[in-house]
Amino acid sequence: MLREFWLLDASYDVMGGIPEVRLWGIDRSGERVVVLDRSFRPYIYVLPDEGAEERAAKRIAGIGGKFGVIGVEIVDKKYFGKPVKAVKVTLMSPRVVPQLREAVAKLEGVREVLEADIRFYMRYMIDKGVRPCGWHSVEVEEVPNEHGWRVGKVYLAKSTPQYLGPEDPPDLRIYAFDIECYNPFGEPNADRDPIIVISVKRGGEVKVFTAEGKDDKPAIAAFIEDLQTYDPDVIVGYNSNRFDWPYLLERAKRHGLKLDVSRGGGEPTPSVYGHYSIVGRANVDLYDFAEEVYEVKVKTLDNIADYLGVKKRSERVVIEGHRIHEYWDDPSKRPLLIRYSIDDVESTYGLAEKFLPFAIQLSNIVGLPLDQVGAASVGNRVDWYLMRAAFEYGELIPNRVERPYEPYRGAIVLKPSPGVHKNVAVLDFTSMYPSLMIKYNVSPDTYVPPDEVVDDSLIHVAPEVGHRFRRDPPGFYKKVLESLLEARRGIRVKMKGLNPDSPEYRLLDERQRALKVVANASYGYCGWVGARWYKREVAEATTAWGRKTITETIALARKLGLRVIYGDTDSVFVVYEPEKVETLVKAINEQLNLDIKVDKVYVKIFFTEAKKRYCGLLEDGRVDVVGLEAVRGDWAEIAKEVQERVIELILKEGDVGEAVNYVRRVIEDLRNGRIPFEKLIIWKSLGKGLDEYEVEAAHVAAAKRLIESGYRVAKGGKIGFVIVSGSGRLADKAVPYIMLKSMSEVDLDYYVRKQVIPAAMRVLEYFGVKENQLLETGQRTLLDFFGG
DNA sequence: ACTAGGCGGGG
DNA sequence: GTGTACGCCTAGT
Repeated sequence: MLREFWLLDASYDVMGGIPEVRLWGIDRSGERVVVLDRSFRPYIYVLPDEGAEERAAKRIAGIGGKFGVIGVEIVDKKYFGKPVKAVKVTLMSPRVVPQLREAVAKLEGVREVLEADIRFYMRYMIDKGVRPCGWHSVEVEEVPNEHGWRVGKVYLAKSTPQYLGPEDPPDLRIYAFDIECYNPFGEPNADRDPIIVISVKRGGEVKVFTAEGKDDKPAIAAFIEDLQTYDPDVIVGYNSNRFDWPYLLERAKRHGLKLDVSRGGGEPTPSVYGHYSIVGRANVDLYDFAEEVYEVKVKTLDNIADYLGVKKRSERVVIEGHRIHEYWDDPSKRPLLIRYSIDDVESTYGLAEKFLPFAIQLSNIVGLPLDQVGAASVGNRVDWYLMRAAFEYGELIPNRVERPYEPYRGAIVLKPSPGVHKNVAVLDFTSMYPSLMIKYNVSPDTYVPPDEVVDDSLIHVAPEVGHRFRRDPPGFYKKVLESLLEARRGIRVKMKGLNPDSPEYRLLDERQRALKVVANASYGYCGWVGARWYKREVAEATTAWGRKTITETIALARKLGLRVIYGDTDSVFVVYEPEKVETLVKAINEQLNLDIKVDKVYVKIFFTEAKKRYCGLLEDGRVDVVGLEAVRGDWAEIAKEVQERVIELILKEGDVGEAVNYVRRVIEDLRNGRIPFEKLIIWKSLGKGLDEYEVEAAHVAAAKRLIESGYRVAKGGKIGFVIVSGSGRLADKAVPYIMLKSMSEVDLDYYVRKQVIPAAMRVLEYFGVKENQLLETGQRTLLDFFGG
């Protein structure tokens, strides 16, 4: 019989010597199913010395018996665009591939072993054109559910699943969870500290499981049972891969409980990209997607939920992490802790509604299962996208190789003309790097090495760096990027005919975003030494063409009589004269065959002498701040707030005197202890391990103090500290904010002189304000200000 | 007075 | 573990 299913997760096992791919999904009637495919066998490619294919094949066949090899054939493939003969070696068991790979690599006449590092179910999906988060139809036969898997039907595939598309996804059962742990010693430790609250939300319902005193066994058992009963398709948490799952697993183990929450029977297992795999379901850590919300500096759950409008911070219980145990020990405070946990799980559920539609499209496009695509880095996502493309083009997939880092030149940034400018248009190239890669056919497989003689008419030569690329045939990157941009264009056309409130529209919008994300990541990817399709010359040539493009654009703008104020990478800021700008846009289109458009118009824009730092007032009254302290995460909130207000007063009101008065008032408030201490916290990330630092910076010293007090501090973590009074280096005065005993310890003078004043002066100095004017007390009138 | 280390945000 | 360019702070000499 023919069945249609939507693919949620893939796994495999070897049953009686036969590999079995398991496709976990949902059928058209909403039943949860698994489709088993026993027809596929693993294989690798061997690239022999040229002309030695037959001999290599014989040698491989000779040792094949030991590895369960069932096929050795010579096939025609391409490797970096060049036709090659490769030996395809097929075997029975995916588990033997690593050994086979090693043995074959040692054989005489073998240049390279390829595609031996692709996980079996990924290999299957690529070869069969099967895509996660999409519908497939397949001829099946129902078989008994021998293993007691948590599905309605077990099917054995009788044909290759046919991919149908991503439209009309099924209603997914989503299960959000969050745990709170007892933490009297700072960071909770699973060997010692119990879980005190587990909150879950599924459908519209919230449930809370609590420990009995310090005994968390009943809560964990109840959680396991609840999860099994609800039988979710997607399990979401916030930082669950790095905290909740390992903690739960450890606690369950101590109690002799099995955290048996998968559909295939088994616990969550640590898997690729640092995620936990839960067979048959998608375990999605929403923190992975929150990381890409650049507007939020400190990515706590409450901050992200607040920013995205999921749950206002003001309308929820906020408890400082290190105080959680106090709320457990004090029975009168417990209800607050419960409420806090519920607010967290509701926020998590809300985030799932925001992020999952995008995650689903990204998974479908990139080809990584839903639970991996978020955890995978940008580079890995592009890698998998390209591996699918390579398969379609008959290209062999290059191995990952460790290479030394090779720096190369990047983009051009113009020196801005400082001060206030009125009516400034920002012209932006659309997808400049992908467009240039397409235009000049920049790709590892079109690259012509310096020693090769080729007629000039057949190549593009990159400016400055001189790298050469063949004009024809289209290279790997060109083909991939063209199809990405084309798919995106097609979707945007489709969207025009749809109601923006319809689910179809939302799906397409998320899909075009995902396509854009992959296309825009490809330049960075090609210059990443870890990329399978890495080629320094490709990245270097692309930026060189970028520099030429922007330089020519500026020259053209000036020739047309436009005043150029600033430019960076792929954007040019000009004093807005609509007719001239229109002429420029057309000329760029015709002469360079690239798209440039007016991205925004600033009524007023202010530049300091520094590059990459400015602020501007948009036509709709919004203020853009770029690069300045107000938008940086490593300044105290009070400094950012002051600068933001100063910018507003200057750009919107044009009132320098009021800006000065405002700063004075803040300084006075600060000195009188009227500024809440949260606004004095400075956040900085730990870029490396604590022992790797050459100099003792303030945040490093603060992190060491945290460790001494029993907190765990990891590489990449954010350290929040305040500066306290005392002598010596700043580092000697940096105290983690959670260890501050009293507000009276704070060095208010530091905040005045090193935070508020510099942030304000960054802007005000261009208006003739002197630092000591900010330090004077009392309010002044505008007249006083300009008079004295 | 100077350089180097470190970090963040942005095109 | 996608890229480079840039500014600015502080430590350290």
